[in-house]
Amino acid sequence: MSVADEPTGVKDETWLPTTAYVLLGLLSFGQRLTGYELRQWALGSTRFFWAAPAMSQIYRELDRLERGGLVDERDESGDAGRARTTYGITDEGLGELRRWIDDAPSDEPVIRHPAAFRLFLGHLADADKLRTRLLAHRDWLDGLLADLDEVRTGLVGDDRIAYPALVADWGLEFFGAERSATDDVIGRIDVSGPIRADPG
Amino acid sequence: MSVADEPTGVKDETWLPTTAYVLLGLLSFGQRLTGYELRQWALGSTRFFWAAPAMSQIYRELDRLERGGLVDERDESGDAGRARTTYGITDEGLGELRRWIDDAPSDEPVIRHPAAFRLFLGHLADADKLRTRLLAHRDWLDGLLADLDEVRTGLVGDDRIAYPALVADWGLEFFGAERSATDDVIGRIDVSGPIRADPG
DNA sequence: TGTAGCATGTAAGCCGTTACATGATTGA
DNA sequence: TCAATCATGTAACGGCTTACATGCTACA
Repeated sequence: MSVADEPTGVKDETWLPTTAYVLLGLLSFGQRLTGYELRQWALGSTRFFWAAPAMSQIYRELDRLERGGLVDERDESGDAGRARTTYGITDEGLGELRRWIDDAPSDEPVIRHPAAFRLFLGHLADADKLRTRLLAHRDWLDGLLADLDEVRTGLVGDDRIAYPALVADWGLEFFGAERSATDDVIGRIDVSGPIRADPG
Repeated sequence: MSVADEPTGVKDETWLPTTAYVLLGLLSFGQRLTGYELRQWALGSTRFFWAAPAMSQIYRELDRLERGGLVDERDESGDAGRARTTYGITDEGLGELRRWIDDAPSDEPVIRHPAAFRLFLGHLADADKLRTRLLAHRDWLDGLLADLDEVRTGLVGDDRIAYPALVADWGLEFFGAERSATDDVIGRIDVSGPIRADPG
């Protein structure tokens, strides 16, 4: 396909989906985890910057990772006990993760924000319902910030978690700003009343 | 399929993908647009809160919308000219859009932020490359903020665009905070040097 | 003259979702 | 004892992407 033989130095430039690196990243902290636990951990940490995929997707991704030798599988079901398979990152997995971190193209952040979109179309909305939604969104942000604050509190200590702490601070600023912006919007809607394109 | 006839009051609770409502929302401002223009408009406005889908997806969505009678299609190719099909929102389309705005479930915002994720794994990264990426991300945010500021400037005047102006302000706060958070991170990395879990 | 932008699609494939299915363990 | 949580999957499907294909128009 290429015009000529690839010049030396051009390596394999194929990458796994980012979600795979999120799983590897979680495992890179050293613990062996089950698929279920991986999701709990994702929900407790990476979800602040990477929406956690469904369980079924995690299991499928772990399958692929295992087939590729990037994680290893271990059956830790007690005899007659509950099925339990743990996953750990392999040396190849760690290498691939490092390769991604250093050399994969920088994708832009993707944001899908239904609350902001509804506000954008405020002139078509029922004023009360819009207001209720904005209040609910503010509550949701409060919950998120509380969770993140708790995470941040737990992130003091050794160097291993210095970067996660940095990200937690970043998120606190980021979501804090969204919280206050949402509050501003609620205030501006309240004082001016519903804004209508067509009077009457 | 249902156990019994639906009780009265329970309406059709099926929804189109949100991207369909983004297209309807863009068309709700009154202009007839081509698929291509729709994408340009999405890139210039809604992308700040809803990542614009690929062209091919827009065309497919417009097809479905047209088949459902929510938009109408008009061939505006000049004779022997370039092919050009414009789309306009119908009354049904406006009704369905209003229905979504008022009654569809509030989905949580989805965020996928590779830059934040890389920072999270900073202990595995090459320090120089990570720094370069963060600098590039700051530049990207500067560009985004400049674009958004321009949008905001154009959004003064009639009530029809009062809500979009509100959203632009929200975005300015939001992305401005991310910009300053990114700056903070760069500063903290610079003063402390690369943080390593394993010394040496 | 040639390139960038305008304009419209098709095809293939992957990521991720929801719904469904199963069963063990913990604690109220 | 019953419900919530732990734990693991399969099946079907849909949204969205990339790659490919085509051709016109404006402009440097």
